[in-house]
Amino acid sequence: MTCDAIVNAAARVLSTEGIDRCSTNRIAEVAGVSIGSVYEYFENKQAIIDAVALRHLDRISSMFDNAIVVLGDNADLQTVVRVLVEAVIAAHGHDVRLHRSLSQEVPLSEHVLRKAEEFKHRTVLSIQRLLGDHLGTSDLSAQIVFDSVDSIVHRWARDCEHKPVPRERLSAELIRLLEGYLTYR
Amino acid sequence: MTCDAIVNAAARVLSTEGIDRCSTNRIAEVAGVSIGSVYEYFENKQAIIDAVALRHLDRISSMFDNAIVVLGDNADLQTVVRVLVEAVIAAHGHDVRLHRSLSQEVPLSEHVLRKAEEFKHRTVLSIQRLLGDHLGTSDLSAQIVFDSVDSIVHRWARDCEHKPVPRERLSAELIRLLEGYLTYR
Amino acid sequence: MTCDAIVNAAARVLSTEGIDRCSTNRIAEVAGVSIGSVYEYFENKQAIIDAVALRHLDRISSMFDNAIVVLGDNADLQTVVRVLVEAVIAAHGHDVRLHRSLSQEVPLSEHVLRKAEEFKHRTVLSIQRLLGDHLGTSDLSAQIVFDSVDSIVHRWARDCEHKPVPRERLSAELIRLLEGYLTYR
Amino acid sequence: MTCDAIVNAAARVLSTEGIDRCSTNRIAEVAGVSIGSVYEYFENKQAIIDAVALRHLDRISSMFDNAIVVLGDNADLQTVVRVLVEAVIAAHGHDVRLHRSLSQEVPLSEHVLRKAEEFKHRTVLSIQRLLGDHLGTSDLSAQIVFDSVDSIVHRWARDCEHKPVPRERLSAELIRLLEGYLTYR
DNA sequence: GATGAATGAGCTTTCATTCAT
DNA sequence: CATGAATGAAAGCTCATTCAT
Repeated sequence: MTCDAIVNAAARVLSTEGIDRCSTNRIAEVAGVSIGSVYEYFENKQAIIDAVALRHLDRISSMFDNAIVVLGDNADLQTVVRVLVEAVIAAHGHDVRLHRSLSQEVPLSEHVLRKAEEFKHRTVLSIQRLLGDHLGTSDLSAQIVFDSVDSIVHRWARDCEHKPVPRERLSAELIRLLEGYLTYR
Repeated sequence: MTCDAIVNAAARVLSTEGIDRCSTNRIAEVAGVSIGSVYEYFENKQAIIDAVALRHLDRISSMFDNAIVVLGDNADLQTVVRVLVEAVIAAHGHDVRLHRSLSQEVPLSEHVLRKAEEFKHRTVLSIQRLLGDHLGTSDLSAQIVFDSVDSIVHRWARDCEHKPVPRERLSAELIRLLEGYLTYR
Repeated sequence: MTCDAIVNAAARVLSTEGIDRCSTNRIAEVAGVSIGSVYEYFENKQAIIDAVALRHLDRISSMFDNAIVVLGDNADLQTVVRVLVEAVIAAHGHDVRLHRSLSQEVPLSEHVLRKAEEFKHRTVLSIQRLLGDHLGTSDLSAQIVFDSVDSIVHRWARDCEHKPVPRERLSAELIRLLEGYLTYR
Repeated sequence: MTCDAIVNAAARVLSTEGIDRCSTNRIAEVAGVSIGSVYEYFENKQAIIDAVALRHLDRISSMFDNAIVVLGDNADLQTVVRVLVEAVIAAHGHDVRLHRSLSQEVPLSEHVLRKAEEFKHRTVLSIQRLLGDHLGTSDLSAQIVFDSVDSIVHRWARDCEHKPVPRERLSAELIRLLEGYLTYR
């Protein structure tokens, strides 16, 4: 309860006020608990930030896992690409401001970065399995598939407030990008 | 002179010690001037960071402009794509650690972000001019061209210390990505 | 039972971890009771420390009393001096680390200091009775007898880890000191 | 100036309010400077305490050195003993409350303890030189001479507020103690 | 312009103590 | 009696900024 309130508060402060205003005292205040309680549940400030990041990563991770499970084993290229693009967009849409803060201004600890790396690795492996026939022999191709979509969506999410590009157009264009890449030559 | 020394020092500290150690006093120390002098030339710390970021952006910007000038008006798709990819890789290679610090840990002010936006807009316009025939009617395509390459190279530069992927393989794969995208359908 | 467990725990933490680590929560943890229980039995932290100190004083005190009882009324100077020196050394040897902590880093309350003063006063009176013939008229002599031995042994106990002087040599030298003092002129 | 003010303030707070109230903020307040200035001159709190202790040690040390220089090389036992006892009493009289605080409640760093050890060692060597003929072969004797006087005077200084023993009587008794020790057998 | 001693708001963290259960 | 989550005052310390020289 209290523990969740603290993580929620930290996520909220990070999203809405940025890391500079995200002091332990502010977190406690927003969580509606005393600063002492914060340190009952977390060893230090970094541990709070890590908890926020891990929870966010978990949510994104399970969105992906679901999408991939839904695809099953025999989906055709078009379907795979579409589902993949939609999953990435959905994942970024989940909590845009928090996502931005976590990926741009917050210093994450090794532990969290490793977890994120593991997530990406798992996802790249899934892509390899799903698109194996269409990829070159190199494992770089699957990475390019993941990174191109992920990073473009990331920028779209970052900028979508002052430069609103409709989600459907983005989706269509990314699908074209991947289909082109995967069928070229 | 003094002003340049300060910006140089800030860039160096940011690159080598990270934003956490980049205090105004440390900047002054590395620049070999007094903290008082720092405030003669810059209104506050943010102004120094902004100056570093703007200078970095200018350098990258002119690297691009040169590449585009070199291309001239009648280059074929293959050439445009290759030059573009190489230019992006070269730009990120210019000062990797500073680039990483500026794009990951440093909070940039609105003013700088707008300048970066302007640079991107100019570049997208150039891409539109160079690749007009191969793009759809929408300006989104040119953005995708730019963002896919830029953001993948960005990640490559970020991760290249512990996961070294040879520059040539990256380049080849990105060229395939763009050629596929631009020739699909 | 619980009360004893708390005092034991406090003594142990004080001896082995020092006053800096001797928080009430740590005491409760080592005692195997909740922090709430600690405050059922003791009004505040100082009261715990005082209990530890008083128990230690009691033990030392009874070691002395025993030694003096053993001496009886008709012991000669040599015997009295020898027994006294041995008693002081034994007392300091009882729980060296706790003794050191209590006498060097722990702030004791008035109440405990008064008790310690009373113990010293009783001991000085015993010395006066035992050595009456060899002392001047002043009670200062008995105090010098006590303090010289007690404080030198105290330093010996404090330093004996890095500068080990054999117990026998210390004892012999202190006996010489007292015999010289008591037979001079 | 500011640096001295800080050390003075720390010494005063330590003497009059004890280590528990001797926070860095209190030191700054008493010194009449801001907390920031304290950290301009001292790396951390321990460094301030150390500076206080070292200054105190220096003063005591030079009082001793003077006394020993005054004695010259050919002083007889009576003179040496008298001057020694007076020097110890004078040293402890210098700043009783600070002395008490430094020796009882303040945790001193290794560096300071080593300096204090060096001072004691130098003094014991001087005693050996001055009293060589009257001491046994062991170096323990010179230490006993020093420690007995030093520690008894230390207690006298500690207690002299509520149990005032005249300085002359203490001096006379200590002289008897040393003369007895040094002439016995 | 240049200096750098001085400032003080605000940070992270600890720990003696309380009180509803 | 026992519990332990919760408290919050206060600690040590940092650093962007100022201003008298």
